[in-house]
Amino acid sequence: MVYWKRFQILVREMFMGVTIYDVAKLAGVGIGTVSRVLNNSPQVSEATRQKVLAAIEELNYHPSPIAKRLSLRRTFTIGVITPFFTRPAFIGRLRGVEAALTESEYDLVLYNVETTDKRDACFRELPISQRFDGLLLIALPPTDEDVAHFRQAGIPVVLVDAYHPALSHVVIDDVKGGYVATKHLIELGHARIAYISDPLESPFRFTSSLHRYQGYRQALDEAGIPFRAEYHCWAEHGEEQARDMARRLLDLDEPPTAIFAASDTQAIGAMEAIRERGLRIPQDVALVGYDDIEVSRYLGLTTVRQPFFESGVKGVEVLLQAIDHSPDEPLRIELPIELIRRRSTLGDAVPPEHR
Amino acid sequence: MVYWKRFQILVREMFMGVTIYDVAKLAGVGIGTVSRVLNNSPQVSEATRQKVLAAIEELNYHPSPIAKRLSLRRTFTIGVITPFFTRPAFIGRLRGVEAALTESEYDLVLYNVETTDKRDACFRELPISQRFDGLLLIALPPTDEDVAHFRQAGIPVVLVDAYHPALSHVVIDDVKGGYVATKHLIELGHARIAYISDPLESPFRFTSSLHRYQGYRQALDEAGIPFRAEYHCWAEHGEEQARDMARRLLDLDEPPTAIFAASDTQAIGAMEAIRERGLRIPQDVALVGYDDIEVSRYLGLTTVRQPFFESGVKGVEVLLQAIDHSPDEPLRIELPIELIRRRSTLGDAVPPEHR
DNA sequence: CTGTTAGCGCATTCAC
DNA sequence: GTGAATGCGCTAACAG
Repeated sequence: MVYWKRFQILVREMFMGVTIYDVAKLAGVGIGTVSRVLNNSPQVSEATRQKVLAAIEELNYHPSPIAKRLSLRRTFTIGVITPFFTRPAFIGRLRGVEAALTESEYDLVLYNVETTDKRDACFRELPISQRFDGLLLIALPPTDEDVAHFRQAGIPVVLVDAYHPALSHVVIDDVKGGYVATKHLIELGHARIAYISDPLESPFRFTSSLHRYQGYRQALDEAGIPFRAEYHCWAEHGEEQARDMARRLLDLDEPPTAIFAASDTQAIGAMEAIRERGLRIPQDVALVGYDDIEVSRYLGLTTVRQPFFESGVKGVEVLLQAIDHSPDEPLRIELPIELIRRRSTLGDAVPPEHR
Repeated sequence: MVYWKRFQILVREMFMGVTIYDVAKLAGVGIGTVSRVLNNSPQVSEATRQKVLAAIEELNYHPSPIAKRLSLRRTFTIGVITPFFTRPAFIGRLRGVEAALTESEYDLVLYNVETTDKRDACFRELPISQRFDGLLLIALPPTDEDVAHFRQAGIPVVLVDAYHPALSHVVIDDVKGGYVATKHLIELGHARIAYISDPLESPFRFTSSLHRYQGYRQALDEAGIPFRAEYHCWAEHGEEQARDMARRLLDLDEPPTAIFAASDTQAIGAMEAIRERGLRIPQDVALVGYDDIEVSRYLGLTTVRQPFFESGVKGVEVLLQAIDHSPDEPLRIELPIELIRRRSTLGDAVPPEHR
């Protein structure tokens, strides 16, 4: 009798998957009970729980997430949209997102956006695709129109390193970051301080270059140092472009004695240009970057550290929370930044904690 | 009459999602027909197709992928497992994977593995999790035991930049790559050629360092140059570690006149060490890397280019194909590599096509 | 060509 | 406590 039942199930197991029905049959219970032990429902006797567990074990049963999702009407997956994930800043955040999601029962499906067209397509289609319980946008500020679309789709959206008044967001204070970096140079006695960055406005609506610029201006103003337009350069993101900008700066009649770069990648480009001129860092030109990517410590680059990994983690936390019960007010999480003093501004006088 | 129907549906639309039933009702057809137009079945008259399309439009209907997946018993998602996705080589492949998958109807769910524990957990759980139609492993060779587990789970697995006899794989010829790089240096007249790399064996079972080493040895042998154990250094992956290795090499009584690094990242570390000694590249020490990452062109680094993006694309193609009908024999796709000659070996004699 | 029916595998009411 | 029935939204096979 028992053997026949097992045989029956065995045959099925080989061709089809083994389902909750098979487990129920083997354990001699109803599928409801099996479902209960699966979900750790307290209202099931220890005896039957063991029977069911044994059956699950014997059949090597694994519940179908798809069926669960349909039944619960939740996808248990979140979509993550990130631009240019070759760049350390985005990768760093993505690492945090991945790590946080691995801890949860949610799947992470990834979209890499390298054109505004693809971004717009993602913004348009993903929210209404019924595939996600929530969306995480990295460094991609949506327009009001986009946000309206999200609302209509009824899907929680959380921003990391981007801002919109109507959406929860995890950010750092870039104005402050720019201020701190510039102030540091001023305190070292520099007055001819250049700023190199991405274009202040771009089709992607990245805001970091602009905000850091504002901080830069603010520090200058505060110190009574007049802003010189020729000290502000911008170009497409990249080491090479930054090197060219730095070259132009160094070719000025009155070249800067310090350069603040809006990213470490760009600072490294500037570093190349400075060295190629035979100039010394920091004696001839001091250098401050932004981000504190992995190589920066090794290169001795003074920089403004921002917590990439943590921002990804936080973003996920906020999103999962919003999925469970959407907050009345959008949340704002501001993560701390920190000036890391290294050789590129201090020479050998680097404080021990930043070595 | 019609208004009542629409009102009814409208109410439902606001609280529940709108389903295929709503569309069918509005269009005055059966759900089968709706399903047919959804899937572009040819056997539906143009007239009714238009009616259905209109209803879909009016209701702003979007089919539920979850329901489709359950019905079809396919998840339409593939799992991608990659180690250390902060490294350019893996990111590059991932970009290709993402791009290829965006073109398809498949979702990409991502796993980043930075410990062997997580790798093993992924290998163990993901195949039987019922969440994927296929698995793509990047640079992570499974054991025979792992493969047996994959087979039992009945899930197609494709390897990118890794090898197992029983699995389809997309690879390059690393032995040849190591050979070509070394040969290039030999042809330039070098006899004291060092090789720096990751450890030849690691818990992740990465094979590239080993294979490139074999090619290095082969080129040496072929030229009758005796192998010198002190010219072979290895350390954990990283720019910094590579710099240290290069320093040790340059400190040798008879330092090498050329260094072949198993990755561009490591070559850049070596570059630092060479410059810091006041030595010139390539006059004093010639340098060859591997990968051709983005900055390499800009740094003038001679290197062995491998097609990262394409390997990701190919991997996806092979996997999707395997999902449709698993091949009798595992496929082997070998992508071409190319020596890119730049200033780090040729000085100013760089061929125009590699500038 | 098209409507109806029966699953897909699970969670969740309800009765018992 | 537990089993049976119902629904999640869709596809596919079967009639008509």
